[in-house]
Amino acid sequence: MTKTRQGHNVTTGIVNSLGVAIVTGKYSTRNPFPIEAELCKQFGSSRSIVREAVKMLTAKGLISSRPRHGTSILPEAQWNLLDPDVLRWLLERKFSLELLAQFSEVRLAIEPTASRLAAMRATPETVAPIRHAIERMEASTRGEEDSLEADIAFHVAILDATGNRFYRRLEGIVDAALRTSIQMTNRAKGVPQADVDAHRAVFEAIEQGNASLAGKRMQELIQEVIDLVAAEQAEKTAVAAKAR
Amino acid sequence: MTKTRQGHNVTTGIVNSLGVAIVTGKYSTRNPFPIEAELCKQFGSSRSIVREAVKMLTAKGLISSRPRHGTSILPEAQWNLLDPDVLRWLLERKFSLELLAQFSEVRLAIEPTASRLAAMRATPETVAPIRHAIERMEASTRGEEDSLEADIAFHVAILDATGNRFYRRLEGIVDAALRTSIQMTNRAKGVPQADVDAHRAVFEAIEQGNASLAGKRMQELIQEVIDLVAAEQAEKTAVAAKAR
DNA sequence: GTTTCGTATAAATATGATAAATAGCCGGGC
DNA sequence: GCCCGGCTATTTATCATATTTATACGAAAC
Repeated sequence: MTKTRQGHNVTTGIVNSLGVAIVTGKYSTRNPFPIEAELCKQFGSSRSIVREAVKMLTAKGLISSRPRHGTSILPEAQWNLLDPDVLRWLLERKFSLELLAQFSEVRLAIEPTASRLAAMRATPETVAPIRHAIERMEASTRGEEDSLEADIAFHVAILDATGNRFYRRLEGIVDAALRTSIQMTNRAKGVPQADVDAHRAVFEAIEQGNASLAGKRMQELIQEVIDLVAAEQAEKTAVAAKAR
Repeated sequence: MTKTRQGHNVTTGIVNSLGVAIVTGKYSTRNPFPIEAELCKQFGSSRSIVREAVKMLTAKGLISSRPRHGTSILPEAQWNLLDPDVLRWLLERKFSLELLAQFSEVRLAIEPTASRLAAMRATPETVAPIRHAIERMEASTRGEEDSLEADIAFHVAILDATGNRFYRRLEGIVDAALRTSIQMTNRAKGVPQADVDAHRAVFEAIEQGNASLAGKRMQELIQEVIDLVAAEQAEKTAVAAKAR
């Protein structure tokens, strides 16, 4: 389920294909972005379609085109990294511990503050989805639920509970971060009970309206992920050093 | 000056025009988004151009089009609020205290954590731009600099100093937030010395590598903005109540 | 050496057809 | 009366081609 990737049309296919190629660094000064006519041949599509695809990538800050000079890749600083598509392209095809670390640092900013805000504004309606997510996590320890989905639901519910549209907009980031981090933490078989307890502790602080406690507990939760990633990175460099 | 809006082509003009119309709520079920042919007439452009503009807005999550049903505005939850263009359209044309408050709450998450990270990783190279921004703020108290630009430079320099590309990507948000918040805080004539001191205190904590202090001081700085906005909102509702 | 200007190139725009998808109507069957 | 299946009109999606505009580069003029 959730295979709701909208738009099975040719244009989006080209956009995805080019988007992935760009974020994975396929193009450079040595291998510049093809001109319109070239792309038409490459994808077997008309110029209109190719142009529309190029415009969509332009809208996401990945490329820029001018007459006579062709289309060129913009410096990464200009990319809309928070665009769900761009994010997905990066993570699906260019996973790295460094990327995950940077991701987690964003979560370290967003989520504790979100928990504080959620606690300050807690109402039965905003708290209910969080409780439900906790229950799903409990169920996952008994193998009755998907642990990753339950975990995501928990973090998303908190962002929702802030009542702030910008926080809601960051749900995609958190979703992506959790989905990729599971590749490392080998807890596919289920969340450890200690982890569920830590999540429950955040929930309880929010429910009781204890903002600073909620923030602190969430921060600890995410710091743990960061430490885990850092440890993994250290191990990798150690292995690399030994290989020399 | 600052007429540096890149791209003087017809397409971007249409994108801007439609983008503003969408985020300001010009379209609804009563007044649906026009069909292709209608837009061509309206802008006096060819279908190619209109289609490309529509595709760019699609890429930003504002609209979606299907055959036979036309193009429709997506629910606000789908908008790429963190896209610089969308953000600009919102702020230029739909400013509200509520929007500014939500903005500032994002800053409350991002900037203190950014200050912590900046302190942890402080090097002469990353610290120098922050110091320079402080000096510009000092100069602005003597009327030798633009206070707003100096203020923005300070906050942007800290985001840069995190070394995290996602934080850098949020510079546009902070920039926009500061530019709009100046509409309220009537300090056009220059930053008060106390404000400069508060900023310098953040800088010093970063320079000394004192992460938690840097975070705490930045948080106070932003909380002040939030309180100011809240006070303004309260005053507005009070006036509205009195008018009844 | 510098400026001016022409030219070639690639995007930007225009036009007009055809294909595909689908919402809603319409008619037939029960 | 109501349900179902196909028909049709509408609108986007795609294609093909032509024309215009912007501009990098080099040649010619000074």
